[in-house]
Formats: sequence, C-alpha cells, structure tokens
Amino acid sequence: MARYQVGIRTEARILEAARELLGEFGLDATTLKAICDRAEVRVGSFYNLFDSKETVVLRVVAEAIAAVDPDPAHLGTETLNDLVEAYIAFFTNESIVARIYVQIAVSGALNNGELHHRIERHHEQRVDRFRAALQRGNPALSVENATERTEILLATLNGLAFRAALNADFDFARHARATAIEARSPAVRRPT
Amino acid sequence: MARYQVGIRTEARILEAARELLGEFGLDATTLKAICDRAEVRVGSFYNLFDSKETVVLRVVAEAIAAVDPDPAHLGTETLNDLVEAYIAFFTNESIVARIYVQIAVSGALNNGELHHRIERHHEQRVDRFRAALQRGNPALSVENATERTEILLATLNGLAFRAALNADFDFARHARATAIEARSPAVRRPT
DNA sequence: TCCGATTTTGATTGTACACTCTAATTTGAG
DNA sequence: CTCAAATTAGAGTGTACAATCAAAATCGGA
Repeated sequence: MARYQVGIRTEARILEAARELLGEFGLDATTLKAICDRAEVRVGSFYNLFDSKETVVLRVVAEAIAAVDPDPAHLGTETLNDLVEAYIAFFTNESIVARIYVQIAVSGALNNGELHHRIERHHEQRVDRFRAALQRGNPALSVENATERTEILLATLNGLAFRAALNADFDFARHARATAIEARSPAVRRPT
Repeated sequence: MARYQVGIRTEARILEAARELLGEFGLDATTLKAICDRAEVRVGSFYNLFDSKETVVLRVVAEAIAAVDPDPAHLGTETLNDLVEAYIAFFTNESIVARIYVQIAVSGALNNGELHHRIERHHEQRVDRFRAALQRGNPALSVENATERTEILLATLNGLAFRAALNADFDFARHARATAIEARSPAVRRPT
C-alpha cells in the first residue's frame, strides 16, 4: 500500500485538526464533522485514512502524553522529580486533553474491554516508572514500601488534577510539588 | 398541584428503576427507554413527572451519597474517621454510581455551567466537613494547616477511588484507611 | 504518456437518543 | 355522582452522530 504524498499530508492535517479541537473544545465538541471541516476534508477521505474517530482521539491523547515524557528513550535516568514535573506539565498545559483522558478512562472502561486494558496497563507502567525513580533516589527503600508510597503519590496527583479540573483557581502545581517532596523524603510518625 | 396517589407511586417506580439501572449498568446504558421499560411506564408519563432524564440521574446520585452520610442532620459530631468510612462505603458499595459521579463531573463540567457549580460546591462542602472534623480531633491544628491537609487527603481518596475504578483488584479500603491515619496523626519530617 | 493504485467526494444510510404533543383515561374531593 | 385536574399513552419530532459506498479525480512509477 504505497502511499501518495497527498494522502500523507491529508492524514497530518486531520491529526492536526483533531489535536486543536480536542485541546480547545474537549471531546464532546470534537465531532467527526468538526474535524473534517477544520481539516478541509470530506468524511469519505477521513475514513479512507482512519478506521474510526476513536483511533484519532486516542492517538492525539497518546501523543500529548508522550510529548512531556522526560525519558522517551527509556534510559532509566529520570528522577522522581522529572516524572512529577512531566505530570504537572501535562495537566497544566494540556488540561483539556488530560480531562479527555479521564473521560475515556471513566466512561469507556465499563463498556469497552480493550480500551480498559490499555488504560489499566498505562497506569501500571506509570506506577512502575515512578517506583523505580523513587528507589533510584532512595536505595534504602524496599520494593514493597516504594510501591506503596508510589501508589499513594500517584493517587494524590490524580486527585489533585481532578480537583484542578473542577476549580481552575486551584493551585495544582504547588500542591503536587508539596506532595512529591513528602513522598521523596520519608516522614516518620511523631511519637504519641 | 395536588398529587394523586397513582402519580406518586409512578414517580417512585421510575426512581427505583433508574437507581437499579444506574447502579448495575452505568450511565450510558441507562437510557430513557430503559428506565421507562423497567418502570413499566410510557415516555409521556415520565415527562409528566420529571423535567428531564438528567433530573432523575442527579437525584439518584445525590441520594446514594446522602445514604452513607454519617451525620445527615449536620450536628457536627462526626469524626474524620466517620467521614472516611462513609467515603469508603460509598465507593465500595456503590462503585458504579460513584463512577457516574466522576463521569458527570468530568464530562458535564465543561459544557454545563450550572452542573459545574453544583459539583464544585459539593466538593468545597466536603473539604469543609473534613477539615472541621480533623480540627475537632486535633485542636492544635490551624485552619490553614488543616485545610491543606484535608485537600491532600481528599485528593488522595479521590485518586485511590479512580484507581479502584480502573482495577477492581485494587484494595481501595486498605489504602484509604492508611492514608486517613497518616492525615490524622501528623507526621514530622525526618531530619536530613 | 499510460494506467493501476490511491485518494477524494458527498450523498446516503442507519441508528440512537431525548423530548413533545394531544387525545384518552383515571383519580378523588366536594 | 360529577367534574376539573392529574395522569397516561404512544406515535411522532427533531437532532446529532458515526460510518458506508460507488463513482470521479488524482497521483506517480515505469
């Protein structure tokens, strides 16, 4: 299936249109028609290049996440701080796309089994990367302890992001950084 | 608008049907037709009693949340533990309804301004109740400190709930209780 | 220039959904 | 029993959407 240049450019235009619409107006407003209108393409051309609307949406979301990856090559050199900052960057710069991610995770999960697994796997990979980075900066931690701590940290970050999605005034970055510091330098219980 | 008994019973049947469908199959599967079929009511009767489908859904969700309220009369006697346990009960027993709450918060928030404010207000009231309970059990805490701590605690609980929604095996209750203990008895930073 | 492969078009299909409207029926207070 | 008000029925409206298809146009290697 040797591609023609025209088709490749059209594909790029469609992706760009989807990226812009999703990032600006959210999932519900990004209809197939809206994408095609902005890309100046007719519906038929869209389906000549993509299997479905879902394909495009998932690709845009995946690319937005990948764009802030502090270690795209997976060299294992990232610090916990890098990962947290990447997380903050994603939710700060791409808040609507981030919301779409949650939207897909929450609404699609019950119905669409394949999608559910993709998101589940994605989250587990994230736990793993965060845990590894935490242990790198803190070799004394056991795997169990580090995993536990990572689960809590990520839960808090997700919760804070959700909070920020509800209230734009909420200082997501500050809370996120404070939480991350807490997770990095282990606290001890005050004797009671 | 003096009600007839028949209408009151029909209203109850519709609410019950919506409750069952939402709790079992989620928001997307709970169509107007599905509600009417289960309630054995025709569409026209539905709209004689309710303004919209949204009305019914929001009422079911609100009632599910109210059902686990440890202090429905707002006497101010609830402990932080009570509140956390209520939260755990809601997400454990009514996991699908809880998911619907998130679904509404995330997808509706951008479009529907009125709904957005309701959910925002609900969250702020929750922060307030949690903070008050925390201070009651820990009078030494300043309002600022308690608020901060509460924001983090609630964010973590929400994040853990989200995690549990993705992976049914995740031990939500254990993590939630552990986090709450942490929040209750302030930890101090280990000197570095 | 030729010609098969790719791309484009846009009318059309199909579907799912919330919601409306009017006429018929039922209720229950007086 | 009467009758106005409440309730019910259910066909019908309107809309928004993703996706299909066959024919026309275009591409680009040989």
